[in-house]
Amino acid sequence: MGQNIIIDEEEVKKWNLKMPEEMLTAVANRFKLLSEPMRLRILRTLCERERTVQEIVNQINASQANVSKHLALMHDNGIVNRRKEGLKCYYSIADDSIIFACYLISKSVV
Amino acid sequence: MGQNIIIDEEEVKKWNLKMPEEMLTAVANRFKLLSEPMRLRILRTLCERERTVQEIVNQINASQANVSKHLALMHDNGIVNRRKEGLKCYYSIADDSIIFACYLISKSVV
DNA sequence: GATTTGTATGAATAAATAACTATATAACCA
DNA sequence: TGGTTATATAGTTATTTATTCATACAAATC
Repeated sequence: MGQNIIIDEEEVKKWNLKMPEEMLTAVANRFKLLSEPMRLRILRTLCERERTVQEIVNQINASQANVSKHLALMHDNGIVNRRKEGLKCYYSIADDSIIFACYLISKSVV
Repeated sequence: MGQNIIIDEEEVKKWNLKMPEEMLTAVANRFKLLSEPMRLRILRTLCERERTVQEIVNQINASQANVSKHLALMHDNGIVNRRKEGLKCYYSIADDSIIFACYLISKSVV
């Protein structure tokens, strides 16, 4: 089921050159969301499957309040989906391009 | 000359799941560098060709001191190259994966 | 040496925000 | 209604950092 993405270097540079100011700030904001280790830890656990807040709290070393705030922020920005089921709240990754970006960057920082 | 990159979604998710803590914080730091509009503006001008500090200052709306500081930070983190030629100092993009990441994210925030 | 030009840096300020504590809401159950 | 569980939010603090102003450094020219 794996979706493939193909990127051509020259086309990418041309695209970036023409990027309007509005989109540039939107990209910066998206990068800012990804610049917190705690949020990356949360996203890492969500790569496997959707999870409740408590499941995430148990996996990473953080308080419930902190995880909840990070999830709220990411949900407001369309990075994660929210699904309520009784008392529990399930979160999942909404935007796969973010995972691709993490992959690209991780390969380059090694 | 355009280098191609191919990404498979499932492989990427598995990779991210296994990302060790050390790499995760390195990725977060890289994203933080990309989270400032001013730095993205600088990188955008460098997509065309290498430029001197003054050329960049003229292109974007920023002070010389500010541009110089952003360039120093990016150079310290291996994002841009530096080449001195007399009085002038030429900067260029050192890590193309950053440009790919900008491209991916820009496509998703539209 | 003195001056000019291009770039870097130090100090100060202001703004953003991650994390914590405590509390609130909301859904379920007895 | 009262109690319990899961999640969200308000207020506070501490840290980080982008920007500005002023100045320092470095290389070229006179």
